Amino acid sequence: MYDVFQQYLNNKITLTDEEAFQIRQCALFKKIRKRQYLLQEGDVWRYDAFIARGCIRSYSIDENGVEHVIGFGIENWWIGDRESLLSGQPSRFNIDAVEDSEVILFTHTKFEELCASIPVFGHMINQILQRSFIASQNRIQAALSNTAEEKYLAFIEKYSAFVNRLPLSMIASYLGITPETLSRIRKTVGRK
Amino acid sequence: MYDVFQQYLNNKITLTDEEAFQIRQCALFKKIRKRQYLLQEGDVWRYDAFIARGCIRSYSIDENGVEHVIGFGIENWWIGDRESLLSGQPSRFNIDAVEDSEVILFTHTKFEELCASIPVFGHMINQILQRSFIASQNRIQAALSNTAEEKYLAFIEKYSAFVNRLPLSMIASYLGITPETLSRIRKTVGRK
DNA sequence: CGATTCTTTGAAAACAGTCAATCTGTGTGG
DNA sequence: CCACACAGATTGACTGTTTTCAAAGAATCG
Repeated sequence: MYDVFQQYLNNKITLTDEEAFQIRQCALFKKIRKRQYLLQEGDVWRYDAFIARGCIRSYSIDENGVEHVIGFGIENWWIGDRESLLSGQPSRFNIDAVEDSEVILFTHTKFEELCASIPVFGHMINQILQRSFIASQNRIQAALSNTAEEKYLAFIEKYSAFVNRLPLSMIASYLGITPETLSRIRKTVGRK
Repeated sequence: MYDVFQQYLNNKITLTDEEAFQIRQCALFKKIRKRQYLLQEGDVWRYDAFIARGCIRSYSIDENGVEHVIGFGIENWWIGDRESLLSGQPSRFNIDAVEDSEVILFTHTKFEELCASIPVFGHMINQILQRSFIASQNRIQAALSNTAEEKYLAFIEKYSAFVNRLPLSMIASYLGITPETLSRIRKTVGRK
């Protein structure tokens, strides 16, 4: 399970054996089954988490009990709730497994030590954070500018790697539309 | 003009005189008049920018020529296009002044040198980035979960410091609704 | 004061949401 | 292995909201 992460690191940065070992020492391994929670609303999130296998989603639940998918992640993605992590406050989000998954957890304090003591690692993490920020800016921009159909097309384009691993209802939720509307969009798009 | 920024720094971190001087040496000053561009679509954004005075917005223009406001900033906020900054690609966004404004610019390469050579400064900037990310996640969440009226109420709550400095049409654009709809929402809200 | 921009209002059309029923595919237990 | 149950997806009819277009009414700036 760790080899996926090791491979990920190798592709991005160069570490001495000692550094690689240091990082590995901090890793915690967790397998979660489909529908199992990694984080439940009200709990505090204390980790930096890397997905080694599987597919995971984060979402909120509104006052009417409706789920709203904030994001998805698969192999080689990071996932978590930075707000809870930084503030120490209970999370407003849920994170659970779309399919059986394997996750590598780093407790945040240890993770920060790693970032500080291995600059190249810290720099990599910082890059990821910046890209996440850019991605969420772009999502806001797309949500404002595009019609439901355009958003759907952009979604299957961008997430082509794993659209077929997601139930349509979750995609609808991610796009901010109902499953019925998505179904109708797919019907008209299919005709083209 | 710089004193606003100096004050901002003093509130957040402690610097030696030498460090404060170093930072100041990198600052570029720019005054922009209402409606004047700080960044225009197609140009590359190369700065980290601090708003010393005024009110600024960033927005995109879709294929129908409709503007979509991505964000606002006032005194003591940072503004820019991180995507263009990091990728070196032409920006898809416009940034212009909602009212006459004063901006302090740091060319990004110099800014990174400052972050590296003055760790406490780099750390502060990193914190800001993290909070920006959290804020944009929350905006996505709000956009998915809330009705137009709820989003408007949340907006005037959150941006109470400067809602009255913004034309309603820009607020509507930020919320992803038409000015007409916002006008009607305000009418019903006003009755309560 | 006149011109421009912003905001409001009205009516009709387009769009997405709701509710309920049906269809499909998957997985479980007999 | 089959039958049944269940969750997910589709479809139809209806409702409600938002947009669009057009026009009139404020507000602001030179």
